[in-house]
Formats: sequence, C-alpha cells, structure tokens
Amino acid sequence: MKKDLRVIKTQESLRKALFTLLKTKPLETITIAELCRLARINRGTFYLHYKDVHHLFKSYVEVIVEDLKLSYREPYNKTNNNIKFIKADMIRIFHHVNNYRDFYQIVFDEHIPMMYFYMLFDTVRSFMKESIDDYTFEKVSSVQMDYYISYQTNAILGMLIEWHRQDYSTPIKELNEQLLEILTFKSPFR
Amino acid sequence: MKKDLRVIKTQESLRKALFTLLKTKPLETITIAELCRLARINRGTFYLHYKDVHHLFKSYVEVIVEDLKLSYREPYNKTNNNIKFIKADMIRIFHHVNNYRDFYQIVFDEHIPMMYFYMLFDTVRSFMKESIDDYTFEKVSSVQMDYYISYQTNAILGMLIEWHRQDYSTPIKELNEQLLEILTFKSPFR
DNA sequence: ATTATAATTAGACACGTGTTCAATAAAATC
DNA sequence: GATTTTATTGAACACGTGTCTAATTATAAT
Repeated sequence: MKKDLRVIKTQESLRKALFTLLKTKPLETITIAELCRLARINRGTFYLHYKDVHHLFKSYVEVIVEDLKLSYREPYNKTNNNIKFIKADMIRIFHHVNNYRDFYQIVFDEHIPMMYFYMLFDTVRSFMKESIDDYTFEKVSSVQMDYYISYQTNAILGMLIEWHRQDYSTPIKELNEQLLEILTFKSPFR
Repeated sequence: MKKDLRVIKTQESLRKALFTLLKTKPLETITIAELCRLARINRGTFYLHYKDVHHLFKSYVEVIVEDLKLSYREPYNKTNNNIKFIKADMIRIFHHVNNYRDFYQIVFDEHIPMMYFYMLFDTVRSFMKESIDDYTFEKVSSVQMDYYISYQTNAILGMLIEWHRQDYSTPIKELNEQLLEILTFKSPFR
C-alpha cells in the first residue's frame, strides 16, 4: 500500500512554502498560519502532519544529513597514513557544509534549538567512530571510547562554529591547512 | 543614581516565578502570561524589561557563567607541566557543571536555543585562550589560533555533551581520568 | 511635605496557537 | 463505476503574543 496522494500534495506544498519563506525571513519568525496561507493548506491539516514549524524544518535537515552521509560513503583515496585519512574524512564535511551554507547558517544560528546541532553531531560522530575503530589498535574500554569519540567529534564541529562565526570567509583550502596544522601540532598540552 | 525600587521588585518577582516554574515544567513550555500571573506582574510590564522568556532566563545564565569565571580565577596549584595545567583548568569546569547540573540539563536540552551553548563556549574559549597563550611558544598567525582555540574548546564541550547524554552518570573522578587519557593518548591521527 | 518623574496598571486590539467538530471531497478498494 | 475509507476543510473555542493607550501609583528629587 502506497501513500495517499493527498498527503504527498499537502506535505510538498508545505515544504515548498517553507523553502520560499526562508528566502525572505528567519526560520524563527515563520508562523504556522503564514505557511498555511502560502501553501493554501488548512491550518488544522498542518497539525495532522507536523507538531510545529521545527518538525517541518526537520524534514529538510534529514535530506541534508542524508547527503552528508552519501558524500561520506563516496570512494576516495584511502592511505595507510592516518593523518591523511582523518583529513580526507573531515575535508569532505567542510565541503558539504560549504555546499549547503545557506542551510548551516540557519542551523548554527543562536536562536535555533540545539536539536539540529545534535543531528550533525551524531552524523559526524558515526564517521569519527568508524575512523577511530579502523585505525586504533590500542584497546580501551567502551566508556572511554564514548568520551574520546565525542571529544574528537566536537573538536571538528568547533572548527565549523569558528567558520560560521567568521561568516564562512575562510576558504576551504585554508580550513584544510588549519586542520592539518592542528592535527600535527606539537600541542602545548603534551 | 541607583535603580528604581519598583524595577528591582518587578525583576525579582519574575526571576522567582521562573525559578519556581522551572521546578515543575520545562523552560520551553513556560509562557509569559503564566509567569506574570504567578509573579503578580502586569503582562505589559514584562515587555518593559524583557523581550521573551529566554531573555529572562538569560539573566540566570549570566549568574551561572559569572560563577564559572569566578571559580576559574580561584588560585590553584599551577605546575609547569602543561598537561597537568590544562587538566586542572578543565576539571574545574567539570566541577562547575556538576554543581549546576539542573541548570545544564536545561542548557543542553535539544529544544533549547544554541545561544546558551555559545555563552558557555565563549567563556570556556577565553579560558582556553589563556591556557594556550601562556604555554604556547610556537608562533602562529592569529587566524590559525582562532581555529585552534575553537577546536580545543569545543573538544572539551564535546565531553560535556557526552556527559549530559549519559545523564551525568559518569563520576567526575572518571571524567578527570578520561580527559587525562585523551590528552596523553597516542592519537590514531598522528 | 510637595512636586516632578517614571514605573506599573487595566483594558483593548489584531493576530497566532492548538484543539475539536461535523461536513465535504478525494483517493483507495472492491 | 459504486462503495468504503480517509484526508482535508471551515468554523469555532480558549488561550497566548506583542503592542498601544490613558489612568494610576510608587519612587526620587526638591
């Protein structure tokens, strides 16, 4: 059994309306009433599908995150040099964020709920876990691993936050160099 | 010229009302109307002082952040061993978060806007900057430093996120060990 | 104590929210 | 094609939002 055509039409209209409105005003100022007027959908119908505007927006985020995952799965030159490896992994995240810059400008906005950050966090974390699982031979307890992976994951996201705050003015090439620099840096902590 | 007594009374009533309501329901469900009824303040008066509930909540956050800064300034055993140094710096952040656990459970909630995370980020970042400035002798460009500091800052916050997601079940002592482990870890990335 | 200043108030306004209802229309099933 | 099923609709409801007025009251200044 496939999905009712009416449902598809309704959801597409709302998605389109949200997309249109996002070009003119910030997400946090978009009301359900406004969306429904533009989409020519009864306001009650909105609530049959979504809880609030964020629930609708989340369906976007899922598409973007899917693209991130896809781009990550893409074949690429794997080397047995770990630092090149992690660099290749993360550089593709930088590229992805750059491609969807308009989108991430929303996600990193201070008025936007943490949930989208966590969605990004979880996705990058799964990549990070793979990288570390594949290339770490030292055995440590799983609890330790949880903290270590979250530590490394959020470190990368810290670079994205810095990028965002500098209005994405730093070119990817330079970000790339920064990351390499950091990973090979003779840290003051050791 | 000091502040009008009426203003002080109004703001204290609202703060108290928010504090009371937070014990019974999540921040995101607290309405301005509800706060004003409890505080016996006219709703119009609320708008003379605050833009929304988050603006009021922010005055809490500022108090907490102030305590974090204070606790950071406290004298402590500084050693010329850098890893002990950074560990001492960050362990006091873990303690602080533990002390205000109820509060940070709100701040890290997925429905809460990023702004509070950024406030924490900025505060920890300033500590991180000091640590690195004091103990890093290699000279690098300021742009590089911005990324490096944000990278290290958010790494620590990644541990806090992991801690939060594990319902703060990990004892501080163990977090302490985790951090030490990570900082001395023979990273797979190098 | 009197006066000047400024905060607070009640009331109203248009609009948004979240929910419910019976009526209708569109799609799926037979 | 007729029938059953289900999504959508419009209307209404109580409540919240943000803004504005004029009247009132508390505080500060004299």
